[in-house]
Amino acid sequence: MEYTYDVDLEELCPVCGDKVSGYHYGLLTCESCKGFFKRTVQNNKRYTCAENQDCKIDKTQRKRCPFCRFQKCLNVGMRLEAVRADRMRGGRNKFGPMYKRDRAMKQQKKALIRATGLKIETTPPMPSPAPQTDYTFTGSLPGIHQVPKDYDRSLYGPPSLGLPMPGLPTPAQLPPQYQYTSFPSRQVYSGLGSPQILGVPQLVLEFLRCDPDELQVQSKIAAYLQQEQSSRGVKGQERLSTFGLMCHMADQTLFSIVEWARSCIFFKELKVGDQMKLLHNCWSELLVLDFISRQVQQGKEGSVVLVTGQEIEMASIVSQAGPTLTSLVQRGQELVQKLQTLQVDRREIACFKFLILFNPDVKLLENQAFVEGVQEQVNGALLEYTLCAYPQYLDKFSQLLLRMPELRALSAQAEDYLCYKHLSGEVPCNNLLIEMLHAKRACT
DNA sequence: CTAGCCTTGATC
DNA sequence: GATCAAGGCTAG
Repeated sequence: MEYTYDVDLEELCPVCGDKVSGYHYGLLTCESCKGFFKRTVQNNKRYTCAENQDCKIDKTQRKRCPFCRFQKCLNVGMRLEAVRADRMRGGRNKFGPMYKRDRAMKQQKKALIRATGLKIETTPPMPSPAPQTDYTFTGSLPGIHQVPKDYDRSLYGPPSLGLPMPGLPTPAQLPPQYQYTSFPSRQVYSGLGSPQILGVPQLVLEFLRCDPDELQVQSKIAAYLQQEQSSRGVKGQERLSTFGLMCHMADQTLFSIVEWARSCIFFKELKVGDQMKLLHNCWSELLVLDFISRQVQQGKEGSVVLVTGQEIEMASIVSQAGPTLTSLVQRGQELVQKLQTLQVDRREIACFKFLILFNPDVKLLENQAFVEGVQEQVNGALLEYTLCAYPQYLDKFSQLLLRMPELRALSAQAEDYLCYKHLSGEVPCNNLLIEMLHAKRACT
């Protein structure tokens, strides 16, 4: 299982698998895909696919279908905005710090491999959750305007929040997460006259703003685990087992979830007592959703991605974990599949978190009405968003809501598993997970 | 049109 | 002055 060659794997272009030549338009790609992306965007090229828009793109076949190649460029996270509208040469753009951060993350992951002995994810950190938040959404929220010198035209359209956009077409070639970028010569894609944020309700934008930076959480937890392992070495304690590591990982994730809740809109208005009750009720659901959404957004076939960015092969889970855990993970993967089929996006997941947190069924709340009100508002915002963003897909909202009970059942099963593991003494102590488990069992 | 190599220039 | 991601050039 010891992979010493994953350094090589990291040097592969996420679009075609060719050798990476550096950071280009947001991520590490090969020279040819860099050139292809540039030509396509600069010349505003439109391609069509002769097949079913799902052509395999690899080094030998990449020339075959430019449509699917460009689609893949966007899917892996190449940035339209990084192609300069003015064609200015040289210099640096605003992605510089992001590249630097990405390099640092990669270093840290390598260190983490050494510390924990787990293989590490080879894909770049997602069609970047952080930069999207940084440059696209908060950048257009009123009052938060930091306009970079050479991108003032192309990046920031006039804010048009709260305006319902009638019947927006979903551009065939542009996945939803890219509808919000506004490269001037790409407007053909959205068919709109001016760059703007399309039909995303204010509330949904606010939820996204509350979302923690995935990379920050990732590096924080990775650093914690690394430290935990190395300090055990010093103290002469036994190093953590894989299960022990997972407990610590889940525990730290839970900390970040609590931190998220405490700082986010609506929740911070509540009294501490109500906050506790809500969290005690839904911590496991939020934890499971966190895991599930990571798989939906960056998971690969046949493996799961952890909060640290590490990757575990399904095969090794099946062979090493017990039957209960295996079936739990498999059920999780089924839900992931359903959500992927539904094309659930970040904004919808952000809403989901609020729907879970503000559960009106929680008893003995001081401010029951407030919680009910929030639940209702979030429902409304999610409905509005799905209708606007996916007009071709009218029952997306109800399809999404149907996944909620499945998530609940899954988290209940996970709690039972944890409880069982705890009773057999396998869960490390001083664990927030266990504390939550007790709190919940005590009140039900 | 492709893709390898070249030039440029802001940032460190 | 070194770096390195932008854009440019041009054989194939």
